[in-house]
Amino acid sequence: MEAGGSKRPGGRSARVRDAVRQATLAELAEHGYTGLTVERVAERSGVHKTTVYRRWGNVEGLISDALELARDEPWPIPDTGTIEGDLRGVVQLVRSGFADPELGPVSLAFVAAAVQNDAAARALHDFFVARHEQSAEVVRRAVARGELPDVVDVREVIRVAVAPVYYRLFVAHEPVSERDADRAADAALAAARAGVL
Amino acid sequence: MEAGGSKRPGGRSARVRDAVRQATLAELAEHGYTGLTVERVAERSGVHKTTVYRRWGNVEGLISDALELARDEPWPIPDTGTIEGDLRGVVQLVRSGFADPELGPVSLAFVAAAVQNDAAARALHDFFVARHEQSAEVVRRAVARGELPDVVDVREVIRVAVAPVYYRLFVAHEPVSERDADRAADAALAAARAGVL
DNA sequence: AAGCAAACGCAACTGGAGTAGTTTTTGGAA
DNA sequence: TTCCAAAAACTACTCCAGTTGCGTTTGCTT
Repeated sequence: MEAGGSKRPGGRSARVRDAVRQATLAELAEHGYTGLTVERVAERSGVHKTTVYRRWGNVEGLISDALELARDEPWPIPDTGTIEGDLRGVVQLVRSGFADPELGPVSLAFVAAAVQNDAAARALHDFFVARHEQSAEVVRRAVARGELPDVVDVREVIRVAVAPVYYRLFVAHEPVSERDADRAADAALAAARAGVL
Repeated sequence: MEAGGSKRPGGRSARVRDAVRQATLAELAEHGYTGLTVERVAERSGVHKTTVYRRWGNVEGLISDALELARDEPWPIPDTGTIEGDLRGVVQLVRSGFADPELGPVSLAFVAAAVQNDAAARALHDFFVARHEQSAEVVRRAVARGELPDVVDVREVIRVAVAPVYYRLFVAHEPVSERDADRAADAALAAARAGVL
């Protein structure tokens, strides 16, 4: 949602950009990362393929651009009143996001692209920095309530809480149950209470 | 694709298979996953490219096969006498493996291939099952020594301990310091002691 | 030691991703 | 309105990953 710092923010370029972004997300949802081609995105968006190649370079460029879009969108941080409930809520949000039949393939594509391409990796990094920052709010509130020591590294608690879910999904390729997600949240909380994080 | 030497295990096929496996690993170490092509592996191994295509199908098939090789190789589980030292040792082993300039690209390639290809994902899954099983030995010893409650899920402790390292490396794309690795191990240990894992 | 099917080698081909050069359109400013 | 530079469209091309059909070699079987 940026106001645009470049030269011609409101004209044809902006329309092309929006059309390509939307087509990229739609193609990702339908065909996943391996099925994403520049030509199909071009055709779907009504933009010529040479134009897409010149502005985005390749498939990873398309994904990096879509990631910037996703980064700025806020997501619903839970507020249950206790750190147990909030932290579990955050981790369940991650889990359910990847289980979603529409969002799942798109999110998977982001991870896949970032593992191969430096630009996509940087874009995904920025995305997670933003996510950690937002999610850490639940930890800050817990500290304010006196549930956790104030020396706790609020972002690290989030990382340790969500890490097992991502690890299972994208590294070990194991299924992730709701119970697994809860347990990961509880583990991070126990470590935080013990003063390790 | 498949490993079982059902029909002609010791003949030409076996020689071809070994040559291709070795060439795959060498190519991965030099050029990484994005630089891995079937044609270069064929040329390097002295095997014709159509043969490689027929037996391995594509790049992901080559990687899956190499993964089966890596799965069966044991790795040095630490034995420091305390669960703190052992668990930290396991996590540091993971960290240093990916930091290694030769092993790093190969390991990264495994993860990258598994995110895109189901066969590679299954192969990597099996690899991690084997790794978890081996690594869990340090937790079992701790239980035997009375350092941890005997209801602990020994594999889950390993997962939670290493997960933050993998998460940083392959998902959030953040650097991982030795201190980060130690802290991840300590967090898992604190959770295990608290009875969460 | 012959037979035979599986596996490999070979060359020619296909198709689509990505590129280059050029022309046309567009949006903003004078 | 006129002008202009940036951006997009168009055409035609290159290049290489992956395929196909067929001939050749290999090694297990009896």
